[in-house]
Amino acid sequence: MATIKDIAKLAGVSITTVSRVLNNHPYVNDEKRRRVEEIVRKLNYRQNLNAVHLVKGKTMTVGVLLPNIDYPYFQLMVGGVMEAAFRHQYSVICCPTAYNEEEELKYLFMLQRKQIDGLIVCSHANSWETILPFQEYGPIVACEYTNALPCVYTNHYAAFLDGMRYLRDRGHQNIGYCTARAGGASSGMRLSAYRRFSEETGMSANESWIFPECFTLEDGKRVIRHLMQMDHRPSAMLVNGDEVAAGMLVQARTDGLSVPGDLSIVGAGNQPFSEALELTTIDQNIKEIGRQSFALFLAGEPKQICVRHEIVERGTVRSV
Amino acid sequence: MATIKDIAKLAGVSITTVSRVLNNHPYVNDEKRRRVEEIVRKLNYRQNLNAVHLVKGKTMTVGVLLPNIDYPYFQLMVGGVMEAAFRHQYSVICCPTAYNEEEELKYLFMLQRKQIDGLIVCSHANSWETILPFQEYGPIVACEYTNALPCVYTNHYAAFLDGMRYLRDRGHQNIGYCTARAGGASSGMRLSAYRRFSEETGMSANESWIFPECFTLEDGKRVIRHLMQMDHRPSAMLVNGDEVAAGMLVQARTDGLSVPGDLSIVGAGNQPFSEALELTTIDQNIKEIGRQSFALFLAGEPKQICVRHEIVERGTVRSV
DNA sequence: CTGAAAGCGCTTACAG
DNA sequence: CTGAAAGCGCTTACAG
Repeated sequence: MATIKDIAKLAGVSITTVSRVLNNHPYVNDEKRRRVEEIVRKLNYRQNLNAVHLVKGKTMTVGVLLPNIDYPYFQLMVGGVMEAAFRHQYSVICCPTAYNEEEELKYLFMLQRKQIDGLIVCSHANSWETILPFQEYGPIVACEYTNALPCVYTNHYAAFLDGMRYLRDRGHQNIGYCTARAGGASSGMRLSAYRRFSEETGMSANESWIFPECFTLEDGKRVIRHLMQMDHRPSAMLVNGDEVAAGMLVQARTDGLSVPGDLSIVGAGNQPFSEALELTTIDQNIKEIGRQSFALFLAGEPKQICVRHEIVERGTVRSV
Repeated sequence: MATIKDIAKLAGVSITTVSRVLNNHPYVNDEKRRRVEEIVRKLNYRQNLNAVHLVKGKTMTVGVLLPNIDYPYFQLMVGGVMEAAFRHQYSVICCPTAYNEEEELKYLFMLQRKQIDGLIVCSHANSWETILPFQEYGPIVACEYTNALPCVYTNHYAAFLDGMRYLRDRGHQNIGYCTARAGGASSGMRLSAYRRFSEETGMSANESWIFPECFTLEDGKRVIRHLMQMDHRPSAMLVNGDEVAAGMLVQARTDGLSVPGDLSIVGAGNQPFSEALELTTIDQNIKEIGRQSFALFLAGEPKQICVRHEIVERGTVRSV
């Protein structure tokens, strides 16, 4: 493959001059510029980006750290990052970890090793403590709340409380919920919101109505199956993701449990398909979180941005 | 940041030796190896990948060319590519084109410029003619049928015919269909399959029942609205994507059109949410296409692999 | 087992 | 406006 040297030789100029015309620098004699451009075209020459990256010390690439691209939550988020990155001529490299700490570390090393200029953390397996030091090598922005890092987040606590209030305003006194990783940040917030709300309103909190480890449609089915075996069931569930809620809908149909007749459901995420399911859900503007987190990476500002949420009313909640 | 030189100096060896221990090459004196390893640890040193990539001429990264990550079809496909790439220590970089030819060319240039080792083409805006020459710079594999390139594909023609047969076996004589880009490869196949099937079976083909440019939920709604205004409607529709079918379901509900009572619908893609929708659909194993296309990239073999499809029966088709 | 040296393909002060 | 030269940080024959 042709290199800058070949071009220089053929055009009868120095490689410096070739580099100048390649990078649209000023101070190049028109005649020489034309000659270089012609050779470049004729040889169909293009710079080796690895050389450019090496000498410039950056790659115009960001990594997006996530457990898995199969979850709709992360699909929306990555979509937002990609949209924003694209607008700014950045490439995005997906970094699936399966929540494996070692795999995740490899991606942090990619930052240190200058394969990526920065990292957008949609979700993480390692503690912030082990992640933070890598900021030395490039901006890291989180897509969940933390005061240690620039972040764009949805307020899980407030959203959960809003959901509880929404259900209670419609007469529900027995409310359960689903959540994702038992140890995750959002699960903790949901639990404290749940307790606080119960205390304040005198609503009966029942921690056997809490279902952790909910990620997929299958998990939603499991929740319903479990619910069916209970003597005392909640009349409404706050669900951490629309895909989980979708699974609940499926199994409820199978088991003859009417939604919202016997059970009201509020999902989260407002996925595109949720409209078709007539699912009432809390829209957290996930894609916007992705967009703004890229903007934060680009700006390099140490901001914490809370993205608003809102309840989208459809057909899976009834007043009792 | 520490470089290999720093390590060499501190360890009192040559950079060659450092490189050897870094890359686990044999023939290094144990004592020196230990010394180097210790310095590396102490300085928290890690290689600059851009230098490694430059000298090795490869990056262990593949690009995935697609219009947009927001379409569930491509989400599944990318998920498959990522899963396979991950297993082989490859990174994947997403290349959204919005079907813009120039943007797409930029990604082809990325291959030429050695930022990626190969390219997996989920869908493309430029003609194969303009894409093919870039094979010179690295393997390109297509996720649709073409004899000019290694490819992993779903047989749209056969799948469409199967769908038609499925509907006809259930008594449908008036069948319409949705398709994506009017000029796209799959649209062409569907049209010829449609015509052939009509001829062979004597079924009344009606080309006003063909709806091109269907990509999203909204497009599905549009189709139903259009259908509602027709005097003579099809009794069944073959739809190119489950998200479009989902939109049809929504609008049908709004317009009081019963599915499958008044209209039978067969989707495509078997998206996770389709189960919740009770949508009958043609499962094309899209994720598997992604997986296998990465395998083909890796193997560098000029194969054409057809991935099988199957009809998943659920609740949106009735016999008439 | 080890190291000096060339080379990967660029960019960018610096001096003219 | 232009070019020789140093440098980015590695790997890898080659000679010992």
